[in-house]
Amino acid sequence: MTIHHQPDKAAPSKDLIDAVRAFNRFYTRQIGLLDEGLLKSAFSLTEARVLYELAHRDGLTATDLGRDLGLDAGYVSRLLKKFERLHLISRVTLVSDARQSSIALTPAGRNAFAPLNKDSHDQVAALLDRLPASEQDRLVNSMRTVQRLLDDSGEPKIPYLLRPLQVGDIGWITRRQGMLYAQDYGWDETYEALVAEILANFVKSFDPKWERGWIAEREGEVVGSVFVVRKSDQVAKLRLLYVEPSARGLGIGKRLVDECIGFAHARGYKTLTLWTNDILTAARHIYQAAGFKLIEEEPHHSFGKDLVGQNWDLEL
Amino acid sequence: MTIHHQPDKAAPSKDLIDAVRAFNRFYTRQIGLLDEGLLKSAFSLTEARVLYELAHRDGLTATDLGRDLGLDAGYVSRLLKKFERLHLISRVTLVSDARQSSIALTPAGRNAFAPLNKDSHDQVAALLDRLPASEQDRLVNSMRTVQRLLDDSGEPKIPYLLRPLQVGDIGWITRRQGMLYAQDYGWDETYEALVAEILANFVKSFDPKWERGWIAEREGEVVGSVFVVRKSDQVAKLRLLYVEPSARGLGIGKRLVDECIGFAHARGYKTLTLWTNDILTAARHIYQAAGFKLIEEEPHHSFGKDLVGQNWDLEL
DNA sequence: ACATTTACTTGACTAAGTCAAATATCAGGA
DNA sequence: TCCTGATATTTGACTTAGTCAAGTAAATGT
Repeated sequence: MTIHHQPDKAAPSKDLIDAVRAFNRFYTRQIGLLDEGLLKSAFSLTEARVLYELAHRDGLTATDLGRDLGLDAGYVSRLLKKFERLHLISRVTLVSDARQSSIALTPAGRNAFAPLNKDSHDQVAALLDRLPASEQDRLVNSMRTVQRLLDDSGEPKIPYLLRPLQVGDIGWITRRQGMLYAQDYGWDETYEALVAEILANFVKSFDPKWERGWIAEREGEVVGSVFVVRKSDQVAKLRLLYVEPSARGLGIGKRLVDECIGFAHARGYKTLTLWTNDILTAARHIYQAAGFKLIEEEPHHSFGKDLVGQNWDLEL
Repeated sequence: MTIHHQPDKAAPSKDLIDAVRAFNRFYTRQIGLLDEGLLKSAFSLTEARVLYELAHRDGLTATDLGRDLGLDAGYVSRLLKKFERLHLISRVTLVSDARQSSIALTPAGRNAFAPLNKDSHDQVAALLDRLPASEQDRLVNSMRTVQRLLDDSGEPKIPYLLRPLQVGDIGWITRRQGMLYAQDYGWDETYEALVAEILANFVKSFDPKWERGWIAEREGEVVGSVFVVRKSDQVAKLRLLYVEPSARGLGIGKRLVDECIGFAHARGYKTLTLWTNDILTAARHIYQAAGFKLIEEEPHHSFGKDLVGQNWDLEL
């Protein structure tokens, strides 16, 4: 199996752009509705946002607030002056820079913020409560996805992690491999069926001493996988290596293959073998770099295409 | 296989609420950033929103605009007066109600809106362009999910539709069934493997004349499925009936079974048989209602549980 | 040391939005 | 038919929220 090229970068389609714009309009209204509830308080919406930031983060400066909330510096200055007059905040000039000061809510400030916070919390709770639990999860997952994709504040701390198989994985891997190869190479549904069959057999006859699977996960999502199965006492087979297009370039493919080799070695196998197709060049590079040698090639007709299958072996 | 009860409704957890609130704060800022770009124009943000609505929907009244955009009636009135003064809109008093009028953009109005629209379009295009194509899709899918879940403006026009199998389905069905039965009944990963195996065989030995699968789709998402496979000239077997918890109560389960029966009948089978487990009560009700008779029961140990398997037959 | 930049403040201003009262019309019932 | 209460829109009077530019003081780079 294989690793693909970086996906092509065409101009985003009009459909996608329109969908994003529709969402923006929708959410503008949604936020407006939620904010209405907060308008009964003594604070304006922006004041409430500032209080929220102050309540949840320490050591903020006026500049931080303006930048993070997208506010004019003069406006922030006045807001803070008002809060100070009401004894809701205290400012301590920074030793590192006498122009700035670290702003913190006073106990009175926390008291003033508490009802705002509760209102907002209750309002969101009411919103969620209209949905069944399973849909609440879907909503929050989708929100997290949107936020993560749009928020380019750096890469995740942990680029990815490897874990063993769990329920749901084999279906997911089947689906993603089926779709990827259909999209990139035009393979038909028999490839997806083959993946399903391989994984079904893997689970059915799983022997933890001799076999293993690795799932690469990134931000809670499966982004790659690989399996080692026993062919004989001497020979292990690497199967179903794949990495999501969105997670390529992180070295996940190489890492997965290395894990397989390490495992096969530790278990005393003499040979690690694998079958792939010649068109899957990115995967081939990984195999070659890991020391696999091409043993034989043979044309075959599978998955609706004429292909050239390859067997590669690594002597351990 | 089976259909489950409506999911329980507990108070939303604090984690979920906090995640939604975090998203709201994030998106408030996000919208603020996008809107900044539009502020260079001669129109305010709200004016631009009004123009957008007018450009995309016909026959709006002032009240419609105020309601849909969450604006004060007096403010809308003034905005419209300004637009009228600039000859951007025309108003035609409704024959049905002389107080209201239908508002439409004039050609000049469309001209004025065009650059705004283009700026907004380009800005979103630029936003999307930072992401690889696969992530653009994920972003938009997630946005659509959020929008659909929060927008309670009635049920979808088409509650669901049935379609044949396509690439990606068998993995998805495998995953969802595996996860549902693990969650609801504690079945282990061997059940997911069984689903994968059944579906792999279905595809591998698929005979369109004698066999068929149906996927129930709702708003672009798979919410159920069922398969009929050939056991002999005389006997067809119904397999893997399932309906997503979020789509229950729409009669999808019954509809899927009816399709199976109709197909089996049309193909000249004499018997439609199926295997299920006694704990799957919702499914049993559907089978009974469709005329299936319980033929035999036997205890078995599978999927990490002690279960009672049942064979049901329907004479056609 | 000097020029430039950054953090914040302040005065002067305007756009954006709110609120309440007024007017015209409609819908339904006595 | 007229009356009552509601709805759609308008208008005047007002407040709030936010902008812009100029200024001060401290920090940073050269």
